[in-house]
Amino acid sequence: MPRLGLTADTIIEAAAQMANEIGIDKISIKLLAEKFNIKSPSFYNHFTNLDEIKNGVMLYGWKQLEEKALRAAVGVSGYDAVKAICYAFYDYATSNAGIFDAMLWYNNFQDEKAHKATQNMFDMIYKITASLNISEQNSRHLVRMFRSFLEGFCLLVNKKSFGHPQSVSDTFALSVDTLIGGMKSLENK
Amino acid sequence: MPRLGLTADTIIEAAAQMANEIGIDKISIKLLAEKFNIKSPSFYNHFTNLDEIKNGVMLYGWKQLEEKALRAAVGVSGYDAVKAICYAFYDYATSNAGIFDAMLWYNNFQDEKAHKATQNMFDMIYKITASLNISEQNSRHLVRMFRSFLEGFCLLVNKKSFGHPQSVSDTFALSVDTLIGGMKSLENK
DNA sequence: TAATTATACCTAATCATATTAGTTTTGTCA
DNA sequence: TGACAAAACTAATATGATTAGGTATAATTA
Repeated sequence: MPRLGLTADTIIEAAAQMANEIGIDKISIKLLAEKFNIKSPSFYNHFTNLDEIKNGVMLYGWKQLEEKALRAAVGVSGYDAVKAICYAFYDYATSNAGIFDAMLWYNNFQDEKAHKATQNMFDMIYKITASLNISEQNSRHLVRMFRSFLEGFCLLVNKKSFGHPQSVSDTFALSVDTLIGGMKSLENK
Repeated sequence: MPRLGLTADTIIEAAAQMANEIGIDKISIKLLAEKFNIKSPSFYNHFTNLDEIKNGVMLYGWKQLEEKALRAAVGVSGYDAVKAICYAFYDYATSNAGIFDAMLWYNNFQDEKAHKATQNMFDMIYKITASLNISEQNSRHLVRMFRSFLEGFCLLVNKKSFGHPQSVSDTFALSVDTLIGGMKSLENK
């Protein structure tokens, strides 16, 4: 049988796409193998096990999101930049529900690489915040606050947990403004 | 073999406890059966499948949390009540990591019962908010905002995702104050 | 109280998937 | 061209969910 040019990246991308289609908890070695027309055991030449693949999807997602956020923050500064990042986050997380699940679910502190993956993303907010005469300590608190809200909100949107037929984007706008209000109140403190 | 007095509630409680100990994704029919000294297949007399049990843990968790929050809000009103609920939420979610995972993970809109489960909890905040001269629409936005933050924050704490050695409870306090600040700014609007 | 019935348990079997072991093939490189 | 590593393959093992079918227990009823 001729060989495919299978690389780790190719596989992760396929897994990520599959996660968006059927959910991260539904992807399997079996399905991935079928996708590439090879047998399940052959997969183990590229990965240790299924968890490693899911972990890969998690890292891939944070990487992608970081890029999007970076791009969104170009040309804007201060509070506008924070806002732009929030919207980029929302956009990515809700257009990639399966990947986003992986990003939340498989991101444990135990793994240094996983930790770094999100660090990069949220350091962007940290740096912006720190440039606004907000103390280092408060900047760190604020990053955590933004992160908590963003992850929670997108998770809820993806799971369609907001029952009432009221605009989700209005809620988002109002919330982001509130969080930014909190930032502002910490200037020079 | 003599029969146990196994009821659905007993099983869910055991599953919930097990979820806290080993994680919701690790509970299995096998382990639960062992816990009750019966064989796996016997379990199917009580439940359709494993998913139904996990779903039960989710409902159980929201129910418990609702009670805790209710208790926490007794004797306080307005913003203090909201604050009390937030702290009760944090306390429950972080002392019951496995159950909380189930609460986030298995709560899809698809299921009316699941939807109701959280509705009860967050209606508490809604009612308080509505009593403060905040419009219905904004009240709904605010509930979503609080919910998003609370769920996101507790998830991150449980997953030990906050790397920096800085007080988590300080972050929580600051964040809750920020959210409440957002509420205040919506009075009479 | 004895007969009946439904329920809860059991054993045996099936199925699906992950993963390991051991073999063969393919492609690269000296 | 021959040797080696990588990447496939087939065969086998393991685990766990679930189904099928049978039996005992407890509750209900005649």
